[in-house]
Amino acid sequence: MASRFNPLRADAHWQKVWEEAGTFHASDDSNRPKSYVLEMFPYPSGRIHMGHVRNYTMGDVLARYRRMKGFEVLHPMGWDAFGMPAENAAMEKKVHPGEWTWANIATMRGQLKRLGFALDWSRELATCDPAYYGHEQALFLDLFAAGLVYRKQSEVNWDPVDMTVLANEQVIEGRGWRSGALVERRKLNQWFLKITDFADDLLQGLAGLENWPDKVRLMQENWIGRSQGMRFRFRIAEPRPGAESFEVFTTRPDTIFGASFAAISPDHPIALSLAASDPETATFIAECKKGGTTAAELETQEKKGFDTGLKVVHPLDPDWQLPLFIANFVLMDYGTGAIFGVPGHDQRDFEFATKYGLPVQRVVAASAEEADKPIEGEAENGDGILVNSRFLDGLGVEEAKAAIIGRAEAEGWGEGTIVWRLRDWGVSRQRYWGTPIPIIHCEVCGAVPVPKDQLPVVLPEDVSFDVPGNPLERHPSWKQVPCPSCAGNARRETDTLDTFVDSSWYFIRFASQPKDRPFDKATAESWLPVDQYIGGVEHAILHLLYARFWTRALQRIGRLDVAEPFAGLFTQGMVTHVTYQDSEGRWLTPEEAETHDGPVTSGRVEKMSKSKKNTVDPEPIVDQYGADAVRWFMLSDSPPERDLEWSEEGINGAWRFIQRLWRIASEPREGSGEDPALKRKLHQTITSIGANIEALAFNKAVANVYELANAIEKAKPSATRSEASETLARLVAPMIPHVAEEVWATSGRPGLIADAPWPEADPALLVEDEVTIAVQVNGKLRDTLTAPRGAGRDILEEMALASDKVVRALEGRPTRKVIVVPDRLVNVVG
RNA sequence: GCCCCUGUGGCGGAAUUGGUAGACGCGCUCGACUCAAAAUCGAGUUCCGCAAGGAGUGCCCGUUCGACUCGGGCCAGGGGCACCA
Repeated sequence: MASRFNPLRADAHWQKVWEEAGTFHASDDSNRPKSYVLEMFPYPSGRIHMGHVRNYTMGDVLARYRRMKGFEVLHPMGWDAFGMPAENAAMEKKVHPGEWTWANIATMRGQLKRLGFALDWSRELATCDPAYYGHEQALFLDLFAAGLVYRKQSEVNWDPVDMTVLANEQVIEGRGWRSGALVERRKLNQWFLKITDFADDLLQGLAGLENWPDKVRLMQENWIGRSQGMRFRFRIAEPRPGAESFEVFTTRPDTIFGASFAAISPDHPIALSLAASDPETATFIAECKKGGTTAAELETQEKKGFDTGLKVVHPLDPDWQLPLFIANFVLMDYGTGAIFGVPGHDQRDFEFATKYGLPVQRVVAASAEEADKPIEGEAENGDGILVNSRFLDGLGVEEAKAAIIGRAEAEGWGEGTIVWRLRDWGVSRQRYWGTPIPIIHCEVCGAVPVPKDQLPVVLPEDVSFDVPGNPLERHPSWKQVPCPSCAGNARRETDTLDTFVDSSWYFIRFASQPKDRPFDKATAESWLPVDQYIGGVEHAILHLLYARFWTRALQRIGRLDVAEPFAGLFTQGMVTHVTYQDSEGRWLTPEEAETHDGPVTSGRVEKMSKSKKNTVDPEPIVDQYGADAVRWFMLSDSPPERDLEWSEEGINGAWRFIQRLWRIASEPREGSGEDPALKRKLHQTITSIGANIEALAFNKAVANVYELANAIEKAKPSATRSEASETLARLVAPMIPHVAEEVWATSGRPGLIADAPWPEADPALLVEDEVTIAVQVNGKLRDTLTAPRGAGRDILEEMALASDKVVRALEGRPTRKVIVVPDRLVNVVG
């Protein structure tokens, strides 16, 4: 028997054995209970990084554990393969995005396989494969037919040099991140998915997602942003064509008597109508358009208003008129694109009123006596009672809201309503490397869906990236097609779908992948929802919200009877590493830091990133230490939801443990007889490791393993000790499967440990028969004593009072009270 | 500005319902083995103190026989949202 575990040999050997035996193939028609474990699929950027390793190791432990517990486990892997980096590579390296992507997939697949993950590779998919995106096009058309897809003008960040739309994240200080050109706001025709139709469902559904982190549920709740309020109509005092009346939305209808102005968005139809005949108005609106749409820019932008000269009539007093402004801070796509301003009780309105000399009227006060107290410095948005508000005077804020809504509805000039922050999902991208939108624009028939029998609409291969802009747009022939409906002149849609569409249903395709349709309803439903989904918190809103929407949309059109795609969600922390900088602030790699002449400062521990030069490539680490050591390190110490700091000591420690485990588990089985203490420890550990894996508390499971290993090493040879060593191998098998298989095989056990059942714990052995009782005096620990489990209160009290240390601590005071918690402690109060 | 989370040794972190704070790992110290090193094994390691003992879970206050855990108020760090009417 080898004295050292050789991971290089063992890893390759067992990986081959699992693959040849099809150990991790998930069977659709198994009669075992099903469990679907999924980690967020990677973008094939080039190489696997430590974040992937941590993510996939966690999922793998759970998948292997569930198999051992008797589940039929679906644990698939694929590639989120469309996206911009491929196009950037095409421009920089003159390779086709497809070629670049498929090469990366091959590399990364090989790297993942070397880590020994229990994946069903027969279900592997890549979103850039027409065999995948063709089905996505079919689903898109189903949603289109159901009225859940539409096209409208929308404002975007436009890079005039690269001639493309930029995401907000790609606009840096008002300039395109690649071209450096000043970004313009431009209106383009874009395709949208009606996610807002599901706003209420998506919000309500969060309540049922008990196995999601509260944090993520809260983030989604805020993102969906439900606001309850009132909508009502303002009449313009001297109307003119195109400017007669408009609706406003407010969450504070109670403050309606504090209004001192009304304002509309520069994009509001009335603003546009006024601009058509008034150059000054037009100039103001044009000014508002300057600059990007990023959060940072909006923040620094000055609040500006333009007095239209028009007046609106207060709905509750025909003689009361308010000035109408066009204001740059009123958004067209929230609420109704128009507001009324209450400077006394809204900070932004307060600033606006101060700037333009508008009245500030108090309508809410702490008490009726404070009705005339001026509002100074800032708006008061707290609770109170209504003042200076005619028939609302004396009411509380909530009562007043109800009263005013009731009156508006009775009189027909307004109504209670709910407004959402969530906007429809714009999915058009002016890019090549994405799923073509399967629509044909006909001069006569308009937007016509590509007939299903003509799917997939495949990306042309012969494209060039020498010129900026969308290669599909300037391809000589690809877009020229006859209209499917009238056979007249038509052209293909040249926009492609947002890559988040690709990831909105891949988990369904994993569960069922027929050739002729996106998925089989019954088969997909037999696996879904995903029992445990694991990934980074950076997807807390976008991907997870889109996938929830897509699933509900499919449910609405009758394709899949699942409302929530992910029953359990876990968001894991990042892998971090120390950073190094030289005296001029340049980032250094750890190797450079060691050999650098001159001062080197060791910086903060940060997320591994190329720019900070603190990445650690997993592959050489696996070469040196083996897959199990890397996996063990990924699971040890840090709670999985927190960041894990990569360190040389850490991986060394993991390596040492793998070797130590090998020695313990593979040593000759000798000795006979029972070791009751060890037996009890073994059975307790079986339970706690199982519970901790189930709860994804891997760091605690690892600690349990160490405790048992320590106990085995300290124990004298016995039959129990031999049994414990053997069981230990099964307990670590989900975490470090290669060394576990090796132990299993060398100890002559038949079959694979991966197929072995999880050990059963004997409930009788889970409790101690002797317990240590803490003895306190006035809540301070003074002594401990050992008593049989279940000893009576009187006995424990008597034992405690007999303790020398207790007597001393009492210093002669009489005992006033004795609290006894059976099997736990005695507290003497004196 | 609004919302949320976190704060425990030199470090990562444990601690059912309030019931022996510091499990487990890393690091460090001493010792064994060795010509030596690595590896391995043994002992120790919250702080102050020779000890007896005392203090101690970011800070202050409270509830309780008893608080890392519950309540109130601060401080620090991190995250999300943000002209949202």
